[in-house]
Amino acid sequence: MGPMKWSQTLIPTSRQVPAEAVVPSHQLMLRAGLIRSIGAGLYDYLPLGWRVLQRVMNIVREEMNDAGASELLMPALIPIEFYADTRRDVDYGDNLFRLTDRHGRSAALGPTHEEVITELMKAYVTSYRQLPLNLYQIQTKYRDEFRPRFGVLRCREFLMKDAYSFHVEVDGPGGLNETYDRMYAAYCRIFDRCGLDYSIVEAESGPIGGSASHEFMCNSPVGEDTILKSDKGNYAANVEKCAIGDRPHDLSGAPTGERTKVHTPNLPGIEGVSDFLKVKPSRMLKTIVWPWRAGERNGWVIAVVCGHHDVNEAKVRDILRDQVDRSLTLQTEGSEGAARAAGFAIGYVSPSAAIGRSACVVIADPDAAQGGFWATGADEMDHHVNHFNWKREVLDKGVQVHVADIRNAMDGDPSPLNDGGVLRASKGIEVGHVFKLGTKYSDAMGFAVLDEKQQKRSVIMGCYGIGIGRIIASAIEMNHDENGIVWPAPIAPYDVIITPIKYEGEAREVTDRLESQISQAGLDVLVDDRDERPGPKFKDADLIGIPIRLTIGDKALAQGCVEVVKRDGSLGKGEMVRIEEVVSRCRSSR
RNA sequence: CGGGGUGUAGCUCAGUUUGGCAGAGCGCCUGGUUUGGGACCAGGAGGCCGCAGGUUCAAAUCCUGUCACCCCGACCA
Repeated sequence: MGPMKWSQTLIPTSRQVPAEAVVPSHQLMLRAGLIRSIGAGLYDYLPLGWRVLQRVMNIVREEMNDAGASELLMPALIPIEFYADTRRDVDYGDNLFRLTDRHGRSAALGPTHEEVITELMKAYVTSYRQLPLNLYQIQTKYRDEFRPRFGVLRCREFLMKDAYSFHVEVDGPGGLNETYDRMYAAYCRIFDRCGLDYSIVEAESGPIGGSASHEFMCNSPVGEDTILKSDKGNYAANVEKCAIGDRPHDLSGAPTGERTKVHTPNLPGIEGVSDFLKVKPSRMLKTIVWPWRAGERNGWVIAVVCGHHDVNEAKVRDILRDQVDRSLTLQTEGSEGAARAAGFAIGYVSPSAAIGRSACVVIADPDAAQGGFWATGADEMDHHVNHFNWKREVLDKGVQVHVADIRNAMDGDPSPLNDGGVLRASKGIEVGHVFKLGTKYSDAMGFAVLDEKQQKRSVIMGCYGIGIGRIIASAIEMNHDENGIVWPAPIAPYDVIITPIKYEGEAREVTDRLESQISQAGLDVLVDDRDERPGPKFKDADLIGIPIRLTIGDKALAQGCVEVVKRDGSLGKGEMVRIEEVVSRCRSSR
């Protein structure tokens, strides 16, 4: 991208940490003059920040193209009708940015482009001979986030690479799995090149739908996602998805005492009751109620976990479908109000609430399906009970209890591989996500092709996203020190910064000559030609994190040398290098 | 959307309790002295105190409304 003089561009560095920034990457991106906020979750990318973005995009393009994908560009502004068939205008909810034009037509600012690309494909692709195809774009995406935060990590407008692949088969040559694996490998190369330390975890596919997915999680304490990894190194998953290994359960244990009711006014939450009853949350049962539906039939699901655990809705949904009755679907919208209206004492529900109700499915997590002492709700407002006992209170009253893994995994839980591994929890920034979408979109939108037997076949899809801005923030999160950013070389805004102590005389001549030579060698070089004292120049060079700094001062020049300093500290305080060797040194240490 | 907080100079913030000349540091401009890790001296520019009403002789300060931003939670490909 050529050489540049500091005085001829805009790099507004700052000593002070802006008040609104709470995480290191956000603070440093502001201080180094990479970005500027113009509103909640909206950022200018200034010249330095834009250069980093372009470098990341180039890496993404190279790897995507190498993996056989073709770039295109779709609009960010999408007529709302595109979402009608897939119902995503509803399913995506308030996060979908909506607007109305002067004619009163509704549109959305695209959060992703499944519908748009499927429409495109439907228009031109009619034969299996045209498949497989893998198309991608790098485009601004929009989400009406309730709460943008952490700088570019969660904003309302952001750059994303999104790719979509189309297949007739799942397996075999040209099948979905082949492209999925290829994307998976390309993602590894992309994140490796960007200098990220990341974990690949199994993930829920979420509102986008689909059958299998992996997330690429940058390992960082500022991440908003919780991931669990087996200490055997053979399993990793997002907490939304993470299964838990086998745990013994026993519903037949003898009561520990008389079931005694206690008045617990205005204490619907576990913590309040725990304090009040002097019972640890781990000895309390938490009971959540949802309606289920199956055509015209409906009923209730009562999910029970220990007080210190969280119910995982997706797991309950899967258990209901796979182990109870395939036709049942969980209703989560407005479930609390519905349950209240049906007479459940929300906040004070116990497993006994199933007694006397038909079509009521009780599912207990193994850790909750135990004998011993339990405190739980009394199924009436403002009351709990001590000495709840599964056999006496539930089984003997004729209620069947399913025992299954229905809670979120926690640090210390057994690995689902049941190989003695223990799950360890950590935080991650989601920088990439690959999905097997299946035929969700193609079926909804009527996209099918004829196969060689003249049979109509639903097109099988995959989709693959990468957050460009998040890569940058993540790279900074894991590559900075007290002086500023330490860019991984491939995504640094410049490869070399030349810092003349004083930009005049011989120093100026040498600076200009090196600038030109280094540039011709294919490296991007920034010359700090400002009329500043050396201190601020050094501080700024450290802050913006250029990998190689050439300091040009009288001491070194007297020996025909300049000083080479590497931002990562690998050359210590610097090394004298003869002027004629500087270019090759820069090139080799890139 | 619930709870909490903040809006005053380009940036970070005092001043608001108890109404009475619009402040500091950093940055910026001019001149001078400096010049290898955020210099010093002197001078200077810069504000509709978020916005709109109200109370008052007088409002950054009190009252009402409103907008924006930040934090915690909820939410989230």
